[in-house]
Amino acid sequence: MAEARSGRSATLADVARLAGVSAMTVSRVLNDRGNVSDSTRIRVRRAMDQVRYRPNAMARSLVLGRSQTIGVVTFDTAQYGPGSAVLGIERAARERGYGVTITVMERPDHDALRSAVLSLNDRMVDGMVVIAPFTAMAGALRDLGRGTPVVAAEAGHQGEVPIVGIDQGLGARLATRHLLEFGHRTVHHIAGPADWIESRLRSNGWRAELSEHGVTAPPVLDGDWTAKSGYDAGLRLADDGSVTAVFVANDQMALGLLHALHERGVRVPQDVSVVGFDDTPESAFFLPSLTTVRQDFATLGEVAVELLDRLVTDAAYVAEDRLLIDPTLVVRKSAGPPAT
Amino acid sequence: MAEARSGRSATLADVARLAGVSAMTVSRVLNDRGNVSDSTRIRVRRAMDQVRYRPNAMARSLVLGRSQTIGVVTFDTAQYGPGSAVLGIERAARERGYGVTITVMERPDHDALRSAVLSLNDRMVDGMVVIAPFTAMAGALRDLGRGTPVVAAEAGHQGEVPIVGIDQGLGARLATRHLLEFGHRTVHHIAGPADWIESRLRSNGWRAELSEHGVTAPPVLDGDWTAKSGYDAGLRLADDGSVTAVFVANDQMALGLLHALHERGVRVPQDVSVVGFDDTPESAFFLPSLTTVRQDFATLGEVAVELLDRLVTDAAYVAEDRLLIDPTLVVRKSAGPPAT
DNA sequence: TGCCCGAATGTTAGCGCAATCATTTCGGAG
DNA sequence: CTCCGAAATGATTGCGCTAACATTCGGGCA
Repeated sequence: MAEARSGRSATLADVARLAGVSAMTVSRVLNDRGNVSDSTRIRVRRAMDQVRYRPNAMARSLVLGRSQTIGVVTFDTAQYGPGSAVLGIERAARERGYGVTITVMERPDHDALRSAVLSLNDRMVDGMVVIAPFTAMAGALRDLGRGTPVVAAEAGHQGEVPIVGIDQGLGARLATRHLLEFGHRTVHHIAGPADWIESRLRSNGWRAELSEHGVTAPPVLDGDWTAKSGYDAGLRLADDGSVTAVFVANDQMALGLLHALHERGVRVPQDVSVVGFDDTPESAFFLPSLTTVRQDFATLGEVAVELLDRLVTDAAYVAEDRLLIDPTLVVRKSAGPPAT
Repeated sequence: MAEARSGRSATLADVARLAGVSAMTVSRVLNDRGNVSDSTRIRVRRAMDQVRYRPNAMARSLVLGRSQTIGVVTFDTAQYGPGSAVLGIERAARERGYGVTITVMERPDHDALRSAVLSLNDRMVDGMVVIAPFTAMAGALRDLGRGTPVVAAEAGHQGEVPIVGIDQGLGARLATRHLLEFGHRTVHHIAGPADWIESRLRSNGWRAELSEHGVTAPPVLDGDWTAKSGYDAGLRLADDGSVTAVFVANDQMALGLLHALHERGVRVPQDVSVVGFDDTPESAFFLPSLTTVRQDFATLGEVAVELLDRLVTDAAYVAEDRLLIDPTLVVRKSAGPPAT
């Protein structure tokens, strides 16, 4: 009464034999296609249970030309942003019945992206979400899409593939405006690495907001997303008595900044106000708790997968160039009015 | 001169036709099997390039019964631990020529694990790494392996499947010992959620170390890994004047604790010493920078995949029950001698 | 010269499934 | 009853690839 063939798991043919029907009928039951009488449906279902039948996704993919799998290309899942995005994407994909195959790029360059995309293509993914926030990869996506729908998440370059992202520029303006509204004469800025698109967008937003308020931007301090680089920048900032407000391009660097200011005896927010970007789970517990810009990665993942699903399902569908999600300012205790 | 069939990408048969050989010969060239003359090999290679041939991994999987893909079941990639582990696993898998399909469990229970494992099995993964650090899932793995090799990462229950992990007990003892050696009379403990295996192991390690030093463990404070819960526990601890040293089960809770102590005017490490667990990238920049226990997730991923690969390749291989990686204590500034 | 053998290449079949078209069955209208 | 049409079911084929076996070919040796 066990499986027909020992060892390997039962196939559709085994079920058919056991139920006394053709393979085709079993297939119909499996896929809930109509035109199967209740009695046979029940008989087939019973046979399936009996041999613990589980359909072989690869065989199905081969015949359908669709794998019900999407590929995700990312860079570093240990980082909060990409990690959260992967989470959101996986969840949304699973809800839509897709599996998720992930590829992590070793280095952030054209070649790594290329080989990641090719390897996903070989696996016949139905579509891809690329989390590729590097300026260096401009153009890489255009060449590679070739048939398989691709959506860029978090960043990307205009016109290559549809982009789903969080409005970095808006977030930066929100942060800068918040500081300006407290009455700060100007806002300093610790930027992310220059080769990240998001860095650029945040810096640009900061600069634009300042300029709208008629103030020219002070020199930018360069960071690399790490707390260490925020700390280093903070040391320099602490020595500059004129600094009263800083917009930091992510929360980790903000943490480093906080650390440096504390060491130098600069009080936050009394002496210097700080606003970060990301709203990591820890940010509320920095000292002082950090005012920052929240990015909703879960929604990002959902939107990306929804769009991808549409592109996969409907070949004629033409996506918007760019779908932006609004970030929100989370006001906590690291920013306030200037001292005087 | 383009692909033989418009639209779909070239198949092995297309290449064969173009090169004027049989499909089998192309297959032999593809897989570097011997017995192909240099001249035909070159001709076939040229034909492949010409039509931009890429082998279809699914078709190959179907016939070979192997997908060169491993499945990863995890819980929350946005968390530092699981996220890093996934990273390490993916990297190690890629180096060994495996693709990685990931499934995130929505809830930490038996059913979620079950459906994750089944869905990966349907996709014909060659093996799985399960990051399933919950006590509630005891036994779940035993039933599910059924043919496909499974390795549990980070935690798991004895005797079900081979376990690869970081020695949580040792880490906890290292942390506790460090505090004891400063001369603290006892060490308090903020634990993780009770249904995480790692919580238990860390608590047990802490208790064991205390008992070896002849001190009975004070009551445990319960946390849930979040900074918030560390903060709440910290508030209670701050009111208890007798507390001089705290071992916190992860760095995020330690951050919350630091925050609470600071609010209450308790100085760290002068009044209270704190040691965490994880060594997240931010921990060095907490105020004060955090003494903590470092877990090497990259190595964890490598070891897990190496073991899995061996199990996949060699059906006769019998793995050790348990492979533990030693964590290390990272001494920074949050722990020191008691005030007297 | 003829035979044998190994290297090179080809043929057939089938992995597990579903699209397509063919066939059977059955209830009801005439 | 007969016949019709729709519903139910089945047979065939092929997705792209490789294992297993079959065949061809060329050269060395008696």
